[in-house]
Amino acid sequence: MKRATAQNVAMEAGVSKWTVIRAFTPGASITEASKAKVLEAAERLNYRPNLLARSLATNSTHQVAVLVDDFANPHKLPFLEKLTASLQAEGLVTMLININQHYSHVHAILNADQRQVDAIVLFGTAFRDEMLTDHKLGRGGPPMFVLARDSQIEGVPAISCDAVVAIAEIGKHLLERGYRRPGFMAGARTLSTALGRRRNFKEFWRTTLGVELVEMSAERYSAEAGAQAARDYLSQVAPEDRIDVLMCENDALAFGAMDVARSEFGLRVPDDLAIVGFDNAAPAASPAYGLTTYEQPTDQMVKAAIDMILERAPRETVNFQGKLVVRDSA
Amino acid sequence: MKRATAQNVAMEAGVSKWTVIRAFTPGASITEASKAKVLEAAERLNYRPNLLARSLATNSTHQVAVLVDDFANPHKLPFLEKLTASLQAEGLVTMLININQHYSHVHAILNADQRQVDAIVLFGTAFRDEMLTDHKLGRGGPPMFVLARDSQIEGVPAISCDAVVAIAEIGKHLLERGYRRPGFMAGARTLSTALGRRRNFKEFWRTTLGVELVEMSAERYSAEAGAQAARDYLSQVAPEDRIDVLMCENDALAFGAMDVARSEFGLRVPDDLAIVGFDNAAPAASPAYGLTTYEQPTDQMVKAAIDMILERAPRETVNFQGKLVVRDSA
DNA sequence: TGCACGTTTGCTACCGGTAGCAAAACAAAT
DNA sequence: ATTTGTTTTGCTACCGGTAGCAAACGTGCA
Repeated sequence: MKRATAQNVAMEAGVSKWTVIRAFTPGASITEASKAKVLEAAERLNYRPNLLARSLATNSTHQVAVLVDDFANPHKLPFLEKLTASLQAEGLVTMLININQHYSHVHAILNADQRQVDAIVLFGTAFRDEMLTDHKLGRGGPPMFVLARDSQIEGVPAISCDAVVAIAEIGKHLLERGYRRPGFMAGARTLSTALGRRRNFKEFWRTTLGVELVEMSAERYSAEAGAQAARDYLSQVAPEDRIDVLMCENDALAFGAMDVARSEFGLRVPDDLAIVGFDNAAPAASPAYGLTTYEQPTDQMVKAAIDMILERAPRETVNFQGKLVVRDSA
Repeated sequence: MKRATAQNVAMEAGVSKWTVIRAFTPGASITEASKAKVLEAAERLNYRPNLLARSLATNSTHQVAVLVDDFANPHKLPFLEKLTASLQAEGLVTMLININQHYSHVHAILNADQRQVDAIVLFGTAFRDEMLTDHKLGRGGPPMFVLARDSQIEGVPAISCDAVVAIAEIGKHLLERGYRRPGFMAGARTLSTALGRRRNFKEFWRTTLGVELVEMSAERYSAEAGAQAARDYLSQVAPEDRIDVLMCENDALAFGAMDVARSEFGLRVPDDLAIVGFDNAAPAASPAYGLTTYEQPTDQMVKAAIDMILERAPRETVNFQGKLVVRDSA
């Protein structure tokens, strides 16, 4: 059975289809009598307006594409929850797009564009800047935003957590606690630079103590990759030459590193090796980890993103300040 | 600048708009010459076909709504990743809908329906069955499916992991390890019955040993709720009367319970209290937890769901068998 | 040269709404 | 009863495509 249209309801109620439409348009000019008549007929035929047709006519879909390529990060889930909830509160719907080897950014952006989304949010994804040249959506394309990392792309504002302030705060804390031989574990290279955490952390130690940062890299942003990177480092460096604190680019890496340090090398955290993460993902709070980490102001970031999407705020890069969460690991 | 339409390209190329459409329709009847001419003009005007208009005309959007209300479960993220990736591989796009206090199932289903989605997937959500009576989308509404829990709803098939087999396998393992005083921690009540884990676990102990299950309930499916429930139980029951193994309805609960048992009550896991989870979420594999748990066959489930959506498989409830993952906790 | 046939192109009608103008209906004022 | 003003209703045109028929075109063969 095909679904009923305004036209069907109109015949059933004995009015024109425009009167039917008006019955479903809040604030439209229609008498109570006709409205009741129409609504009753609509009820009988089980009519629901077709939003696709409306979108075509009004040139606005109330859909926002959210591109994610980083599902290994446990922090994504609560962030996504907030983002979708807030979008929905504004009457917007989320088109979740999974970026991976089989589905590139270019592909995703093109598809989202053709579906006429109102905006595209690049959510902490590892896209590279040449994408800009590829995505010549110039003419009438949807506005794009980068969430939770910075953006080098002209015309694509970023909504992120201020890395300079964050790293300064973390560094100050570590300095006070007496750590002197810092290490840094980065995740995937492309994203890494966009987060700016390593750069700032390196700079911090150089300017304060004149100390050179020990750097290591994980393959991806996952606990397994973090574990492997930590294993590589710890097995190659003599105990007396080891760093005394390891800052990980995000919590997922930190969990893996901590697991390896404790269970494979018998190190006590923080006494033998202190560890710091970033994101304050759920397990960080667990006594099993007690990870000292940095919490991004997700509420503010989500709100800012939505304000930009709805043009309630100027579409320009903004940075928010998060807060250090001190636990046992450092 | 408004975006170019087929009409614009037609004028630019000196043909009719239908020829333009044909140039963009694989396998359409068009000469190489016209096609080249059209594609060139399209390139110049930066034309991309409007999928909204196409969807309206063809009556199919290639969009699938996925309703999630359980963002606290870390297992959701990798599952969502697979689901979205597989949908995309079939040319389908995911509309992610967050069900919460401010956005009900009824609301979500109605909205998805009006957006003419091709299918609605209730993904492990805690909806109640009276929803059925509310959602009289009978006439032309999209097909609905329940993923990762069972369905009592007439006409809404479920794709899930066989709870009977799973619980039997877990029970057998626990029996062999010598546990005799079992406990079970359930999460939110509505969802709980739909998973069937508690019922089957209870039944298992009753029939094998004639033992009554000790039951406890968490408020939600989160580590915090699991921690609280465990705290309540452990502080109320004398050590000698305690259960010797706790099966938690999912891993999130198990993490919380394990944290509390170890850090607040000084219990050794599994010696003083064994713990079993369900889902094999990422942290379960970490040495920090080493949680014995049960892994759902997510690949098969996702594939089955998609086959049903695309009508490549009959739309009827199916159950798949998962596998027990034995680690240190039990 | 004429005819039949297959391919290419253009056309009308349609998908289910929205926008905004014009006609019709109603109410109040003279 | 007539005029004026306001509300309600119906209308045409349009959003940007698709479906499928009909005309135009080209080609092979008698």
